[in-house]
Amino acid sequence: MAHTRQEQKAQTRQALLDTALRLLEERSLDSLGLREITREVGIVPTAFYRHFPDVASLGVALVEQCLGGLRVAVRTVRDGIADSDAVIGRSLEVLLSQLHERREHFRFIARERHGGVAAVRQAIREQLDLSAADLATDLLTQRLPHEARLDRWQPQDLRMLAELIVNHMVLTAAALLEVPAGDRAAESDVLDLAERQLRLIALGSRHWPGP
Amino acid sequence: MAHTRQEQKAQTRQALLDTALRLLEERSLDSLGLREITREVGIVPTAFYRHFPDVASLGVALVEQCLGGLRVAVRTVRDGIADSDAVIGRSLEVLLSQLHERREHFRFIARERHGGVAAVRQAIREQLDLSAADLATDLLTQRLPHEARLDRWQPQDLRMLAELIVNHMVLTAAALLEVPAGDRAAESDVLDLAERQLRLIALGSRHWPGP
DNA sequence: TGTACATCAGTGAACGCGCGTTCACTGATGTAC
DNA sequence: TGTACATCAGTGAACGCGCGTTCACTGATGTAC
Repeated sequence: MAHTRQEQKAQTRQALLDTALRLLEERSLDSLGLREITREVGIVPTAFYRHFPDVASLGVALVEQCLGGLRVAVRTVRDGIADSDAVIGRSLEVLLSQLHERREHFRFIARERHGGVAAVRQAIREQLDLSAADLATDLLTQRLPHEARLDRWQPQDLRMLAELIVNHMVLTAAALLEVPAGDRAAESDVLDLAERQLRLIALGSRHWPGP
Repeated sequence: MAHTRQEQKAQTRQALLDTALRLLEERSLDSLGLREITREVGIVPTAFYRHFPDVASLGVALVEQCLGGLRVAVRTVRDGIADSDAVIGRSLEVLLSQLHERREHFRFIARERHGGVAAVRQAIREQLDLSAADLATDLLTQRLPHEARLDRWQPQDLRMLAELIVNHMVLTAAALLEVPAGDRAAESDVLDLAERQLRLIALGSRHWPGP
C-alpha cells in the first residue's frame, strides 16, 4: 500500500497507463478518449490532467515503458549462446516467451510505430534506434554469426544489420499477434518462416560485403 | 461528365475514397468519422450508407484500390533488368518514384497494416501476400540474383525470400515518409541503408541454403 | 415517340450520447515553527 | 509534540459540440409498353 502523496500519484499514473494499454488491444491511440481511460480507472475525467496534458502524451510515456522494458528483456538473449544457428533459435524462443508475457506491449509498438500520432511515432523510432544500437554492440561481442568477422565491419554496416534484425523481430511479433489464439500450427508456420529469414540474413552477413 | 446513374454513383464513391485517404494523412482509420468524410465530399451524412455500411468497409475498399494499383505499378520493375545489383538500384528507384506519386497510398498501407481495424488488417495481409506471390514469380523468371539458382529452391524458400523483400519495401517506404519534406540528405541516408540491406539479402540468397 | 410507373442517390430533421475542457471546490497529506 | 498554513490529487457541475443512426422524403434517371 502506498501512503505518501507521491506514491499515490505514481500509482494512479500507472493505472492510467495500464488501462490505456488494455483498451488499445483492438483500437489505435488516436481513437482512444480521455474519458474512457478515467472511467475504467475509476477517477473523474478532469483528474487525468493531473498526470498528462493529453492522451498523446500518455502515449509517449507508454512507449518508454514498453520499449524500455523490452530492451532490458532482450538482453537475456545474449546469455549463454553458442554458435550462430543456436542464437537464431534462442532469439525466437525469447521473442515468443516475451510475446506471451507482454502481448499488449508488442501490439502497441507495432500498431503505433506507423500510427496517427507523430509524437508517439518519434518516440518509438528513438527507442528502436537504441535497441538497434544495443544489438549492434551485442553482435560485436558475441561475434554472431561466428564465421563473420563483424569486428572488421564498417560501423554503419553493423548498424545496418542490427536495424534489419530489429525490424524483422517487430514484424515477426506483429505476425504472431495475428495468429488465432491456440492455433499452434499457424504459430509454428510463422516461426518457421521467421527462422529461415533470419538464417538467410545470417548467411548474408557471413559473406558480407560480398564479391 | 458522368450522366448515367451508375456513373454518378461511382463518382461519388470515388470521391468518398479519395477524401478519406486525404483525411488519413495524419490520423488513423478508426478515428475517422463518417460525418467528416461526407462533409468534405459535400454530401449529407446519411448518403454515406448508399455506398458503404460503415467506415471500416470503406477502409477495405481503400486497401484494394491502393495495393491493387501498387501491384500493377511494381510490375514495371521487371522491365529491362540486367544483373542483381542493378535490380536493387532499379527497385529502389521505382519505389521512390511510386512513393512520390502515391504518397497517401503508401502511408495508408503502412499505418493500417497493424492498425486498429481487423478487417482492414486482413485485407492488407491478403494483398501483400498476393504481391509476394507476384514477386516470387518474377524472381524465378528474372533469376535474381543471377548467381543464385532460384529455380532449384524449395517453393517455400522462394516465398520466404519474397516476403522478406516485400516487408523490407513497406518499411523502407514508411521510413521515407518520415523524412522531412525536401531533406535530400536524410532521404539518401534512408535509401543508402535500404540498398545495403537489400544487398545483404541478395548475398544471403546467393549462398542459400548455406553450409 | 410518348406515357405511366419503378428505382434509388441524395435530403433533412431528429434522436440520444459521449466527447474534451473550464472552473471553483474539498479534504487528506506535507511542512514550518 | 502541537498548531497553523500550504499543497495539490481528485471532485462535480457545466459548457458547447460533433458523433452514428433512424426515418420519411424528393426528384431525376431508368424501364416497360
